[in-house]
Order: sequence, then structure tokens, then C-alpha cells
Amino acid sequence: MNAMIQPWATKALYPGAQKQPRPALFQGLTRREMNRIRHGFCEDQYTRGEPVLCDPIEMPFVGLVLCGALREDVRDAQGERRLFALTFAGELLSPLGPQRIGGQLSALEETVLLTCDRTGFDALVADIPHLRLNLLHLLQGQIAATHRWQTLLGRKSASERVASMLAWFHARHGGKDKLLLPVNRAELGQMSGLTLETVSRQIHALKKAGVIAVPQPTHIHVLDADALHALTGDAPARRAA
Amino acid sequence: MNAMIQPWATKALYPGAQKQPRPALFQGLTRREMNRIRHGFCEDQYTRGEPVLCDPIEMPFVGLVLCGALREDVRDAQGERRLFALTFAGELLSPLGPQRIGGQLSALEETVLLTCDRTGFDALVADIPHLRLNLLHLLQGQIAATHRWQTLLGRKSASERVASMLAWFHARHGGKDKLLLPVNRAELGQMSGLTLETVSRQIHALKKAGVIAVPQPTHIHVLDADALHALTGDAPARRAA
DNA sequence: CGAGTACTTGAGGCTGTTCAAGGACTGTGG
DNA sequence: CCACAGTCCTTGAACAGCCTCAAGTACTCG
Repeated sequence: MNAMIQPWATKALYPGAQKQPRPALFQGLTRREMNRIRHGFCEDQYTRGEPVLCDPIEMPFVGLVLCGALREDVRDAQGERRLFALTFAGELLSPLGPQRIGGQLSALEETVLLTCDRTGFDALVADIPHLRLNLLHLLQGQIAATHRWQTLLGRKSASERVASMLAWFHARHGGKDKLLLPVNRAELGQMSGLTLETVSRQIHALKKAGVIAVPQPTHIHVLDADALHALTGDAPARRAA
Repeated sequence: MNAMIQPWATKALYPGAQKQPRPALFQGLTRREMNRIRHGFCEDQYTRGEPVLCDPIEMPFVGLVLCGALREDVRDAQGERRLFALTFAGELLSPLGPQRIGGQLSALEETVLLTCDRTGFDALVADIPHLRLNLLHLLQGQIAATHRWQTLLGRKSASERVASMLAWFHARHGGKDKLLLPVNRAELGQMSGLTLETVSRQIHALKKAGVIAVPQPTHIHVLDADALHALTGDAPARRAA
């Protein structure tokens, strides 16, 4: 990994990384505060497949994927490595992270990671109280995401699982119609608790239903986002009485 | 809920609550520090079935079950409430908690809950640095537990799920042979993604295998903890090469 | 004793897995 | 350019595991 001190200079280095909106962690901050942050965070660049080394002792307190994507593998009871989760641009690494449970982070593509240890973050928060609020909101989102996965694994059918995964990827990529799956069928199955054959069959079913188009196995076009969401098995967020 | 200022006075009030070891959150603290903590935390008592009210705005930053047990229910896509998790004595409430995702905490029995908001906890940590370390360790344990549930729901068979739940309850109760299930078969099924019939059949299978005895449906005697653990499908924690 | 709740047990069917074969795409070397 | 190997994906058939539905049992409470 290449530690790069020149802050945010990477934008120029990654023509593929189109202008991203400011990460949610930094929403609502003044230009002056952003400048303060540039010096408090550490920006690292990873190439495709490169592992993200995390010192388990001084794990980054907050890690933010600026662009690219990370995969998180865990080792199961048989000692096999399997895909556990994905982290896309703009998203936070799980704080206290997966490392402790035998997890392993690696880059799926050219990826820029912004990290900050706890003491550094504490110092920043002292100057920029809003930062803590942003972090709390993101942590809530992570907990909600964990809960969604738990529901998926515990109670959803195969078709709902595959529809959910695609819908989530779709939403996390800003709702763009064209979706490039960063993992193969076997890994989709590992995340969703299905076999690769079942994943394949369910994707085929979605294609036949006209909800998606699949020009190439890893290229998904979402043709009907509403229908896709309807097939996830998640009710349209109802207000409790 | 009855806010009680008199610190730790509850011990006398709950003859049933046999002398608990000091909670992990307070491990290694001096008597003086414990005294400091008594004034920083708020101790509340709940009766069986009583909901734990959490102001979503100022949610307790850390909540610790001193004695008793809590259940956490969530509302699924169909709007049905179902049991999601249990919190036993000595354990932490999930920080940032379940409230945000429509969860609802309530007491399973006579329960004493120790809470502290973020600002109060920050103040305590300033005096007692060790407290933060303890909290971090507990949070790690929570993340590990989440991962175990995810593995259970995603990849385990019915028999492994039931064995795992019993083994976890057993371990969380200090390995005592006699285990009193605080929930019925249907709720065990809700947690593990099984039907109540399947839970019943698997418990029966464990009984017939001589691993447990079931004098009453909610009374489980663990006769062979090693065999029970072997049936969870979790490998005997191997050291990675 | 009757009602209610929780648990058990059985039969049958559906869903997803397993196993096996074949197809599509990519890169390599002649 | 083609042949070839390798990887990933698709598709089919048979099976197994868990669910659904339906009785029937055990315990508690009035």
C-alpha cells in the first residue's frame, strides 16, 4: 500500500473515479473543517487484489472507502475462506472491524481508503463536533445493514435473497441502471447462503421476468427497479401505528 | 421503570440474583473508580414483560444488564413482531441499539439495567481510561456474536442451529448444567430461522442422543457439553497457519 | 372439569442442494 | 487464424431437509 500524504490528490490519479459526492462522513462540514480533516486522516491506495493490512492492535478507528471497493473474507469452521461482505465507495469499514474474527480485507479494484485512528479522530471531533454526529449516523446505517442481512439469511427465500442483493447493490451504486457485479456467482452464494447454481437460476428467473437484463454474466441492467424491490420481500417501509 | 439512585442497593432486593461476578465492563477497576462509576451510571429496574423505554434521541450509550435478562423484538416485513436476540446478565446492550431499526426491548424477568449516556460516559472515561478498554473488548465480543449468528443463519443445518443456541445459552450462563430456557419453541425458531416444529424435533434428537435431558420443556440439563459443542458445527477454534 | 397454551409427533410436499454435464468467454501458444 | 486449457456460468435430474398442515398430548389456570 502506498501511503500518500498529498491530500485528495488521488482524484487526478483516477480518471475512472468520476466526481464523487462528498462522503456522508463529511457532509455539512465547512471548507475550513475539510482542510483540518485532510491532515488528520491517512489516505492509502490499493490495487486489485491487494490485502488491506490492519494492525489488530491499533486498528483504524474509522475507515472510509473513497473510491473503489473492498471485499471482506472470513474463514469458516472448515477453514475455508468465503466472501462475507462488500464495502463500496462512500461506505465505512465496520469499526472494530472484522479482523478480530479472522476476517481479511482486500481491494476488489483500484481503491482509495481513508483511515484515522481513535486518538486522531478524537482530536478531530474536538474541533469538529459535527463529525461525531455524522459518524453516529453512519454507524446506525451499518447496524441497519447488519439487520437486513440477518433477515435475509434467516427468513428469505432464494429468489428474495438474490433480488435483495441486486437491489442493495443497485441502491449503493446510486441507482444507476448499469450494475457491474464485482464478484462471481459462487461468491454471491457465499454471501447469501445459497449455492452458485441457485444464484444462477434466480438471476435467470429475474431476467426472464423482465426485471433485469444480463448482457454479460457480470453486467446487470436494472430494467424495473420497483419490481426488483417488490421481489426482495421487504415491505414498503410502513409506519408503525 | 423505577429509577433508583441508591447505587447497587438492588442486590439486597433480589435474593434470587445470586452473587454475580463483577461485570466485564468494570473488570480491573479500583474500589475508588467503582465508586466514581456508581454516580455516573443510572440503575433501573424492570419487571417481567415491562418494555425498556429508550429515547431514540438520547439513547443510552452503554447499557449493561446487571441481573435478569432482556429480549429484543423486531418487526418484520409483514409487520409481525418476532424475537431477535436475548441479552443476559453481565452483557451489554448493542450500542446505538436496535431501537432505530424498529426494535423493542423488554424484560424477560426481574431485571436491573445499568445505563449511561454518551456525555456521562465520556466524563467517566476521562477519569478511568481503563473503562474504555473494557468497553472495546465487549464491543468486539458483540461483533463476534453477530458474526456467529450470521453463520448460523446462513450456513448451518437445523440440528446445528439448535445445538448452537443451546450451547451459547449454556456458555452465557457460566456453564451451569441446568439451563432454564427463557423463551418458547416458537421464539427459539424465530431467532434461528426455523419453525417451532423443527426446533422441537431437534431438541428431541439431542435428548435421544443423551446430550441433554429435558425434565420440562423449558428446563434443559446439559449432560455432555463437549458433545453439544461438537454438534454446533463450529470447529474447535483452530489456530490459523 | 374445561379452556387455553405450549409442546410433540406424523405425513406429505416444496425448495434448494448435490451431482453431473455442457456451454460461453478469455488468454496462450502454435 | 485455430486449437487448447482454464474459468465461470448454465441447465438438468434426483435427492434431502425443512416446512406446512393436522392431530394429539401435557401442563396450567380458572
